[in-house]
Amino acid sequence: MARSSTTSDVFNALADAHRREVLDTLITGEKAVGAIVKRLSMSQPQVSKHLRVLRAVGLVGCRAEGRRRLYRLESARLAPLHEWLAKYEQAMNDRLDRVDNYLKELQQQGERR
Amino acid sequence: MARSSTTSDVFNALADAHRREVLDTLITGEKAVGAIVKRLSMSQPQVSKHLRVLRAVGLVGCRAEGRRRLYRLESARLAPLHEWLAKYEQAMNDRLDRVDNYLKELQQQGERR
DNA sequence: GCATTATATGCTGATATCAACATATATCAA
DNA sequence: TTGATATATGTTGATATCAGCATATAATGC
Repeated sequence: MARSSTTSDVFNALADAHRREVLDTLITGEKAVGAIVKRLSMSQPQVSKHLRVLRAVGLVGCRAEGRRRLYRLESARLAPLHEWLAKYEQAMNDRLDRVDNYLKELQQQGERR
Repeated sequence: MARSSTTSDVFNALADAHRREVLDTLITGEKAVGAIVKRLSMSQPQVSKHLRVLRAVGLVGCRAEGRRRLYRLESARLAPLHEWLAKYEQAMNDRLDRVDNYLKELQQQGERR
């Protein structure tokens, strides 16, 4: 096994900093490849390839308009990340709750004296 | 450039599914290497190495207890992920707000007729 | 000290990944 | 049609990454 291939796993696709930069440029809305290239200091083929990976995992969508291709963010595909993080938050909160209860118990014992 | 090295970047460290599994086992609390090995179907050296990577990026901490090493989750280091995601949520909400305003405008125009 | 248990590290070979460059495809305009 | 613009794809070489195995280190118990 290993890294489940950059093209099938959202986590993997996001592992590359350049790819995250590309994604960042799409936050403000749909953009053509050229616009992204201009904004970032990457070559056009480089951007195209990163977009390809992002599209393969569904993080971006694409529509053709004349000779340009407009890419857009598919934020729904960030759900796996969300869920994953939520799991950890949940665990953290549970842990904090337990600490909290423990502290309350200590306090009650103190009051009983 | 490229992947900023699995040992320096949280995103990169989380790119590996096995590493995420290891991390998952720590959600319920501190565990020794052997306990993790037992729970997952990985070799001991494999787990040790993944833990090393996780420790390098600060996602886990470690303390020695006799001949065992107890690893614990350092959930604070998930902040980069959080912040990154938050940025996208923010953007999505703003976008939705705009759609909302637009719809309201349309509605008002309709009422004015 | 010696054996045992728990964990870490070193090495190897297979595979993946990336940037860079060249080149192909497609659309538009004259 | 020809040329220009916009984007995608192919190839290469350097590097990273992983699993697997062997081995080293360290703590414990006899």
